[in-house]
Amino acid sequence: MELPEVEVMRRDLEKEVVGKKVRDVEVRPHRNAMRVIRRHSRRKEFADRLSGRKFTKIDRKGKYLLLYLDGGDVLVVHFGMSGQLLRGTKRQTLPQHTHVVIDFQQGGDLRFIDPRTFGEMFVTAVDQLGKIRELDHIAIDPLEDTFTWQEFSGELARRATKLKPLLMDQKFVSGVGNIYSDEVLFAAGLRYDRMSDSLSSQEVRRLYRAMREVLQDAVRFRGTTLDDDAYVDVFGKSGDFAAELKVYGRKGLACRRCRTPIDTVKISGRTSYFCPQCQS
DNA sequence: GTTTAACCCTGCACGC
DNA sequence: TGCGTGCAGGGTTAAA
Repeated sequence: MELPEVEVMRRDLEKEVVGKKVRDVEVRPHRNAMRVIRRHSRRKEFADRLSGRKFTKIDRKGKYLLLYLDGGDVLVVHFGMSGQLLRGTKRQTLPQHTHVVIDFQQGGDLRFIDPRTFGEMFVTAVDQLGKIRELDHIAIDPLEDTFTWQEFSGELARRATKLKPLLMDQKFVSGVGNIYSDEVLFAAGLRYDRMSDSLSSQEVRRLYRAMREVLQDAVRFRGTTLDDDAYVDVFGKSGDFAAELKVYGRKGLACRRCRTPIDTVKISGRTSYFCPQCQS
């Protein structure tokens, strides 16, 4: 799950849980539930910090969700690759790999489901957030107004590294992962292995514009739901951006712009999809 | 400073 | 049918 999916989740939760009070919290008994709340040593400690609290605000920092509570704590959620937050009711049986259930006083609950347990949840005091290294080093959000192309240009030139891994580096820009980095590079007409300090100012502008447009469009389409890993929103609904993807997952298929077959390459441990004709 | 690989985990596709 | 193998992915970390 990358920026657009987390942002859709944030907007949904803003409507769905802000103002609601937590009645109680269940951390499920299996071992992987403890993996999900790995920063806490016991289930009860995690549950007690949420119980009786009311959600006041939902923020996003890169791919992290921050659910603020009255009383000065914040629930931090990271989805890894297979994490989900789903609204439910007592009557609905818990899906497999449900690790945490947050029950609301007003009725209904919120479940955290994560088969691969790369995701996590933890509660911390708001004034301790700065001490969480993973959060602290997160770079500027490409959808923020403060993300200007001039600044972006300077950052690109300061590094000397291949574009694909750089776009996915959360210390460079936040929220971009494997899917959207490929889509952004295609939209910008740039190859995955172009060096960041080799771009002309026209290319920098193309990359900047592509980043914003692709991410904004993906939010508008409510995220990417692929066949194999099924991202769904808080209500269990799929996103529609998969049909809009230009290169990701389209190996061997004709490029939508020039009909050349889409190719893949392994770079920094990730599969990258690209059009050999349109990107240079 | 950059780059690579390993690690965590489960589900799924594949070949035999 | 059933097993083993390899791959997928986000992010950190250690090593090259």
